[in-house]
Amino acid sequence: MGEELKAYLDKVVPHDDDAWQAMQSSLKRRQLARHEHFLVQGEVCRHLGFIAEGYVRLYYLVGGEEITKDFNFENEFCGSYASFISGQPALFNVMAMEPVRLYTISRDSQLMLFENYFCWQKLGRLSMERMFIKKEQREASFLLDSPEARYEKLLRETPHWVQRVPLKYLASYLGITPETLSRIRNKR
Amino acid sequence: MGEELKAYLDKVVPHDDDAWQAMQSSLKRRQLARHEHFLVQGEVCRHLGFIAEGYVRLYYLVGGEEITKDFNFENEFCGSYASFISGQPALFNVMAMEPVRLYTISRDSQLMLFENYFCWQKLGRLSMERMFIKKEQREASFLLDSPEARYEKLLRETPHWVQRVPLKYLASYLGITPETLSRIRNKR
DNA sequence: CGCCGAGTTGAACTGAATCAAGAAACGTGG
DNA sequence: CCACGTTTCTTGATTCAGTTCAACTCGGCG
Repeated sequence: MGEELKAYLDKVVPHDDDAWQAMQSSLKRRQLARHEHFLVQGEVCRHLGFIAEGYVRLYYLVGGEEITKDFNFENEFCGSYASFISGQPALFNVMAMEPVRLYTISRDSQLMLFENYFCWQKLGRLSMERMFIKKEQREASFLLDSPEARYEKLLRETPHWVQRVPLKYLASYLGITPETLSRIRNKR
Repeated sequence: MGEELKAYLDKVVPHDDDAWQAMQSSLKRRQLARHEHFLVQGEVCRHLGFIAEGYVRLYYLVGGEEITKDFNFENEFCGSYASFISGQPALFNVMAMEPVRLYTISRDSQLMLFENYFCWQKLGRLSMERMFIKKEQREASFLLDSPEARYEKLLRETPHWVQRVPLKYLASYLGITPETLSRIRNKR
């Protein structure tokens, strides 16, 4: 079990069989139907998911309106780190956009792995470093780029998003309306 | 040496004398004059700074225009993590806004500490988790809040910024022009 | 004193939002 | 597997928040 995760971890940090055993035995399989929630805002995020198949959308629900914050695809983790780490209620929702197959791990298990296995502690740091850099790039995009430039970055850097995600969610992710994104696309 | 850093670290993660010794011996003192650069974009960020006194401004320089990305004050680290971690050139500048007194640590020293001291590896993870959450909040602010709401959050959450930072840099940080921020203020 | 950068204020402009209506795509049940 | 109804996407007209440009004030500092 957890073949996809193992393949991923092998690339990130060296670990021996013992460490992998411990990791593997804390994993649970889970399946989500299309449009099923992995996390609902207000809940505490007690499990992180590693996506083996399908993808999820992360969105804030504010005043009846959904504002898309992020997407997570195959070989990525999903959930609310802020909530997972702090134990505070999550501020956004995580919903399966397609049927999703994933592995989950609880915060308790994660902390146990961190405390007992140097390689997993290190993995925790490395993962956070990567995610931080991603968020920093997104910050830069909001500060420096026009909506049009942001869309073009999307085309260049994550073309699979543009293929698989309905336009209205991409628009929301870019911080613009579907109408504006539609017009940007038809200009090319 | 490094009293301020020690006081800070004591609150974040338990560590014994040996670990602290190793940390302390990798630190260098440094002083920056007002308006002196700690990091210039295009350079690789080879040292992280821990600010004991004063504050710095982080800004992108694009087409002759300065766009402020962040500020770091006393008891915070400064530099470009993305560059520090990856060894790639930094995409922004770090400039002292007041005379700054700080401690610096090299990437090599940091990696050595991470590999040899469990507590510092853990500190690395914990720091990154915090910084990630901060960036996530800033992302949320761009997605969900109007410029006016963003300014009010600033007033509430980091009032010392509003006190110490010239308005034009705050405006840039919020992603608006000084004129707009001036008008927002005069409405209250 | 007079200069200079920071902040303010006003007027015109503009890019994106909003509102509205029509076309296309999708998935659901018969 | 088709037909219908709902959602998604497009297109156009209007509105509006924030930018731009320009002029003026203020306070610090040579």
